Amino acid sequence: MNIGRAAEMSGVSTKMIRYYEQTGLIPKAARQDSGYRDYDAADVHRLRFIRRARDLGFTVEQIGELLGLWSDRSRASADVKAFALEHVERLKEKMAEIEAMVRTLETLADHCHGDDRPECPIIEGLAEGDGGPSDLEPREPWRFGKPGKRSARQRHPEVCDK
Amino acid sequence: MNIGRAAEMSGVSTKMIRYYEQTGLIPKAARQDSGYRDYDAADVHRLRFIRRARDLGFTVEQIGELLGLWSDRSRASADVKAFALEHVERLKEKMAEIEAMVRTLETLADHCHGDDRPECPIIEGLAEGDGGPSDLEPREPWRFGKPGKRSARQRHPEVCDK
DNA sequence: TGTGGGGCTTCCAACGATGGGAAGGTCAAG
DNA sequence: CTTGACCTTCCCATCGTTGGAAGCCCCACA
Repeated sequence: MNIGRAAEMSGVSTKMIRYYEQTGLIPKAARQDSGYRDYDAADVHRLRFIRRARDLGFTVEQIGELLGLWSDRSRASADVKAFALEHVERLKEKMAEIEAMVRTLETLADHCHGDDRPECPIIEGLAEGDGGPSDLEPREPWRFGKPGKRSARQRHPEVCDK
Repeated sequence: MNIGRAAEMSGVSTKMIRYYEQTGLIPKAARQDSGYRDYDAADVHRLRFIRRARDLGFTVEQIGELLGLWSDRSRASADVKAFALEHVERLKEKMAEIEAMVRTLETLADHCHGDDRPECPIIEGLAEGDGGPSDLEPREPWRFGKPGKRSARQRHPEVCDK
């Protein structure tokens, strides 16, 4: 089976299939005489696994671990469960961050008349903030999984000018 | 004021300040005789504005628009409000996507004994899916704003092997 | 048998926001 | 004058994904 067909059947683009192969997430595909990559049902099965894991927000690295868990017939289901629930925690943290943004924005928007006049508490909120130390919650650029690397955000020590 | 001080006072890293200048989000900073960038209180004010907007999940591009709205004294507060609420909608969409992931994962985890035995509904769920056409919701790689560009995800037409 | 078009190959670049680091200039305190 | 902290520019890496270019392969149709 050509890569295009495998892509069609797995829901993973040809680009990504080659990328996954290149990065070692999946083994190097067999080759036809033509040099074309050759896939069988098991390969497609694995690709579908990968796509579903991606759809659940796992990083490629995590998917590598999941594939390992998948093929390890002796591993305990507890290991998988722990892995999954750890990821759920990450997802919930992200949700909470976004929710905080939404809450702040909606609060600001509630105070905004939204008419023809120029004065706007939303812009003012951005311009003035509340001056507090944490101001608005620190925000990480949102990698899906990847918990570590909580970069020490530079904190403005106190509000002084000049 | 040197860039380091401006970074400290605004909560924006020196790296990002230079980046924002380079990409045109902020005007080119004045220079001291030494060639060092020179910032005043107004610059820091703008940087704090930017940081708060980032903290609320706006992309740099959107922040550019927000800066425009900020400095446009004739614009209606309704414009700002619409802009903000549009962003809130995007955020809520993202939240819903993540929530769907969480729900799926927790459902799978609920069915997993989590003991020493190897059989695990979580892995099986990834391996088999439900076979349905939408399977698990299509997932976009999560850019913060940037609504457009909903890439036509390749759909696996039906599940056939070989 | 020739040709066209589509699929395949590899390689390179871009996105967005951020951090890391090298190589070298500047400044202030000791 | 030296030292160390700061600044400058430049390039590279991240992560997942898409896009494109240049060139080969294969099949169908005339």
